[in-house]
Amino acid sequence: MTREHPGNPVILDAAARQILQSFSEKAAALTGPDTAAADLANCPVRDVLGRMGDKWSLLILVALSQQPHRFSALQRAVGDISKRMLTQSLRMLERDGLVSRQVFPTKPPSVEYALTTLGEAALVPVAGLIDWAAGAHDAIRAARLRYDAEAGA
Amino acid sequence: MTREHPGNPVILDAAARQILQSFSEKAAALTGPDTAAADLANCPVRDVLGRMGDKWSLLILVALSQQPHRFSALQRAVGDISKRMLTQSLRMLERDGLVSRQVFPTKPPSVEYALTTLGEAALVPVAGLIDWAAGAHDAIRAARLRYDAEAGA
DNA sequence: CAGGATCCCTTTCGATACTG
DNA sequence: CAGTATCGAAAGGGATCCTG
Repeated sequence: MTREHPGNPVILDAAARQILQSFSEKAAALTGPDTAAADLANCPVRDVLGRMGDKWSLLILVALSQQPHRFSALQRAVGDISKRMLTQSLRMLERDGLVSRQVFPTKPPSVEYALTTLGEAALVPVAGLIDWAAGAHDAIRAARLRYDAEAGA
Repeated sequence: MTREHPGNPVILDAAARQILQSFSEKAAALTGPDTAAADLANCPVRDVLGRMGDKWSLLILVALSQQPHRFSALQRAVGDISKRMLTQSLRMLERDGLVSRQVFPTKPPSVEYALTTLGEAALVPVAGLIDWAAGAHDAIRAARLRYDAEAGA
């Protein structure tokens, strides 16, 4: 699969290789389910992944995984998100059915955001990605140092 | 965890709930490993996820999962990526050690891109995300229709 | 408290043209 | 073939002010 590229010892285990094989179908799903591949932007996988890939959605979902949060509490939990982006991201997550919004008509009003079942289910595959990212970070940082050193020379 | 929010029947299975519990640690990793959370942008998980989340990297990795590709072949495989973005994305993936680049000094020159072992490993968690996205797409589309209908009313 | 509205800067990205 | 360089359009996103 990777031929004789340098620095590629191929040490993946059998289970991983199994998964890699299944990508022939996944690749098809990414380039469009239909024959002509006319509308790549509207491909199911790409538009769902686009939402998870934006700057804030994932962080918000993880913050909500702990417990429901009110607006301000959520802003503090995420850390460096502006009110503008928090509102906007929450609207999109609510629209996609991943987050529920419940208003308590107190004075002053308070609004509680929580994960829906769909939102919780989304976090399951996300957990795998986060684990990988945490584990691979050292290798990636090392690779960057190597690359940048060569570029500077 | 989700309290009594409407439309949230909580039907996740035990394995999924188990994973959700583990997010207390993951949430900490996202908001920064250090106490003050001074540098959220430099958090390991966030910067690795940022790379997977950009518009093209994931598509390129999936395309390469089939086999090594030359530049033009890769552009055709992804579909609607410009040369500019393909070059730029490949440089970043190479820098991060996920993709290897090998030049064959023929005339005209040809360049072959392939996954590294690190790149192949990255696709394992990605596969889980793609599977989820494919499965959840119907529910998400339905949620959007519902949301947009209410907004229009 | 929970936002909506506006302004404006920055980054992203595609199209085009050019090079070894 | 495999890029690089430049330009302009568009989207992303922060800061600030205003409201119920």
